[in-house]
Amino acid sequence: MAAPDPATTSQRLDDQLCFSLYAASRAVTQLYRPLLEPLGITYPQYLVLLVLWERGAVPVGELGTALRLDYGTLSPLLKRLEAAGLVERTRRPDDERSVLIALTEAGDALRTRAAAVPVAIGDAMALPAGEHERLLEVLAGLTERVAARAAELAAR
Amino acid sequence: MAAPDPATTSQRLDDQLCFSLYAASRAVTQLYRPLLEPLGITYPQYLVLLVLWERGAVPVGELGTALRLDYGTLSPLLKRLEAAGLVERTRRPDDERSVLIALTEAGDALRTRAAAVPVAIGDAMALPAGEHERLLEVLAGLTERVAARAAELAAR
DNA sequence: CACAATAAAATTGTGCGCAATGTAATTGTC
DNA sequence: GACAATTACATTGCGCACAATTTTATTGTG
Repeated sequence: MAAPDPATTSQRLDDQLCFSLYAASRAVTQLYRPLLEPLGITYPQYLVLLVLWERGAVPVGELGTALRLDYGTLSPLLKRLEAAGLVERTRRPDDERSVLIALTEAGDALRTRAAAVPVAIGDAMALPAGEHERLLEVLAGLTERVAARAAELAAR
Repeated sequence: MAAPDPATTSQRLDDQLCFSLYAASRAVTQLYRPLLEPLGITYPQYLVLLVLWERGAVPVGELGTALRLDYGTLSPLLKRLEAAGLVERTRRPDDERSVLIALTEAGDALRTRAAAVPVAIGDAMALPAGEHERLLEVLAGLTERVAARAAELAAR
C-alpha cells in the first residue's frame, strides 16, 4: 500500500520517473554511438558481444534471457553481426532446434579495442564514489519489481 | 580524472550501469503498454500528451526540446496522434514554418482516463519514501552530464 | 510407433529513435 | 530588394523492440 505521494501520482512530465529513466537511457546510448561506431557495431550489438566475451558460445535463447530481449530482436541483430564477420551461427548437432552463437576471431579481437569504452562512459557519467553501485542496485530492484508486475498483468 | 573503479571499467554485463538503465527503461515501458493500450496510445505518444496536457498547444520543436526527441521521431508520431483524433496540426499564420500541435476534445478528455496510470506505475515501482525524488535527481544529473559529453564528441 | 504437446528460432508487421537529406518559409546583409 | 544563411519541419533509410504467427525439431504419452 503506497502512500499517495504527489511526485508519483502527478501528471507533470518532469515528475515522472519513467521519463527520467527513458531520457537517461537514450542519452547514454547516444554517448555510446560515437564510441562504438569506429568498431562498426551498435549499442545492442555491443551488449551481445559483452555476453559472448564473458560466457563464450551460447544459444540464442540464453542471450535473450541475459539481455531481456526476444527472438524478434535478436534474430536479425545476430544476422547482422554474422554478416559483419563477428559471430558464427551453428545449429547444435545434438539439438537441431538450438542455434549456438560463437565469436569469430575478429569478434574476439574486438574485445581489446572495446576495453576503453566502459572507461569513457564511466568518465562521462561522473558519478560520485559508491553512487555507481548504489544506482545499479536501485535500478536492478526496480526492473525486477516492474517486470514482475508486468508479468502479472500479462497473465490476464 | 576518475579513479580506476573496477565496477565502472569492467566488461561484465551486470556491472554496466548502462545496461541496468537500458533494462529498467524497457521494463517500465513494457509495464505502460497494457495500461495505455485501452486508451489506444503508445508510451511515447503518452509522453507527448503529458506535455500538451501541461502546457496546452505547442509547436513541434518545443515538444522535441521537452522530450529530447527530434523531428524524425515526432513528425510520424504526431501524424498518428492526429489520425487517432487526439491532436490537431495547424500551421501558424504568423510563421508558416511552424506547426502548432493542439489537443482535440478527445485528446483533452483522455487526461481524466489516464490519471490512474501514474498511480499504477508508482505502485509497481514500489520505491521507499524519498527514493523516488532521489532517483529522479540522480538520473536528471546523469542525463545532463552524459548529453553534454555526447555533444562535445559530436562537435568533432 | 503414432501423435499431441512443447521448445527453439525465425518471420511479419508496427512503432519508435536517430542520422542524413530535403523543402519551404523567414531573417539578415549588403 | 536580391540573396545567402538560418529556421522549422518533413522524409528516407536503417536498426532496434516487441506482439503475433509460423516453422522445424524434440519430448512426452498412450
